[in-house]
Amino acid sequence: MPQNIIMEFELKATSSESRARAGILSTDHGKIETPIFMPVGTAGTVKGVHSKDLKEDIQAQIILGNTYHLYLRPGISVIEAAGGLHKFNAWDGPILTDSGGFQVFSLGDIRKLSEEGAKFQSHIDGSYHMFTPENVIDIQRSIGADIVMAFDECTPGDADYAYAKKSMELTQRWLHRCFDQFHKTEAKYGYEQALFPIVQGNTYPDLRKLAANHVKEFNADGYAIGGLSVGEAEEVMYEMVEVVTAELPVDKPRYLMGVGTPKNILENIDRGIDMFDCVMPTRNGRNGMLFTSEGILNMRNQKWQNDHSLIDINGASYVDHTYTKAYLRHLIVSGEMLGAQIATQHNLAFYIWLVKEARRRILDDSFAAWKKEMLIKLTRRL
RNA sequence: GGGGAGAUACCGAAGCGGUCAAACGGGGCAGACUGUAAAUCUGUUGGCUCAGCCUUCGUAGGUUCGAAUCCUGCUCUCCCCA
Repeated sequence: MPQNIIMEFELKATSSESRARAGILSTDHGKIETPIFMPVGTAGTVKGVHSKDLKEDIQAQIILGNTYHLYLRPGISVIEAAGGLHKFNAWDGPILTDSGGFQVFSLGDIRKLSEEGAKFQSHIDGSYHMFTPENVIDIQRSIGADIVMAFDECTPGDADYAYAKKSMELTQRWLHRCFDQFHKTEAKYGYEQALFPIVQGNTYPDLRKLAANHVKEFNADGYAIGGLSVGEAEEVMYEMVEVVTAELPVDKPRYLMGVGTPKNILENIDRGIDMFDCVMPTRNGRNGMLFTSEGILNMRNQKWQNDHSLIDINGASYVDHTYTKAYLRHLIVSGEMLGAQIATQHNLAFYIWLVKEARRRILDDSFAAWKKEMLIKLTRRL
């Protein structure tokens, strides 16, 4: 079943020493320069950040939303009445919505899986709901993200082979239903949407390879790798990414879901990944952890109490050059909401800077050396 | 002046003869966080030559095999009445 190309992906350069690539993905809400990091905005908000700062200061090119969360609250009728998520949350750049597959995993104890789909209880009020590949596509049509994700099952990192295989096959059958529904329906708000399949297979190379070859048949506009960074060893994640990117078409973007640390991002760019998302810069920022080009800081540590230097002299955000470490520590230790906002803004600006710099290095083919130098700094505890 | 209550670790506050280095909360310190049920969660918080020992429950004595816990003096705090 060939799919019409909805989103152009232009490959601009590939590293001479690895699979790292730089490209441009075009959506109706703008172009995305890859590799890219996508801030996570689960409930229709990148927590604590105004869309103006997201765009102008952080320079995010695309953000995420979540089907499960938006479906439960505010509810799809509200999003439709608003004219789609872009209108609702005042973000006019590209949006990608996750399908709720991850919630099937993370809310594991309040859901029940069947061939039909996933029956689950709302974490908000305990009410019962059913997600199927079909209604998840419908909901994502209503939310109106530029990129929508297939409904999958995300298995825990320690799943045994039999379960991993069974689960992968369920995800594959669901994928057919997702594309059927996707082709039966159309975008609601006058711009195109693309559907990305998700490669599962847990930590088993043969399953990953089968899954990668299976998703290729759909000739999608991009391909995602899911079910990683869910408890398996870091080296295993890299191995799985290598197995999968070796199989996926080179002329389409690859999205590694839910990853990761700054180190994970550089390592996976090196292995041919183009798109990333992760809650780490936002959540860890709210919890007082800062990622910088010189290393990792726990802002709650006493050592910053009287450090009146700027947050990050190399930082990409205005917050880095406006506030001091001592002040930010005070805000975070005091539980002041501005502390969480500043830390989040810093971390997101850093993540975006990191992938932008990686892109620049891929374009001039100095990525390998730069990555090696950066890895030493990025993992340092300050 | 008379009557009453109380003083516990950084703060608040339990404990009222042994199982108390002392519950619980706050604060402090540290750690975790990877397609967000997270502005959350966990650990730790007298000292040391650390599976043991030493010092500690206002202070000075006393009773007891044994006291934060019982008795006496002292110091201080709070409340009520004049």
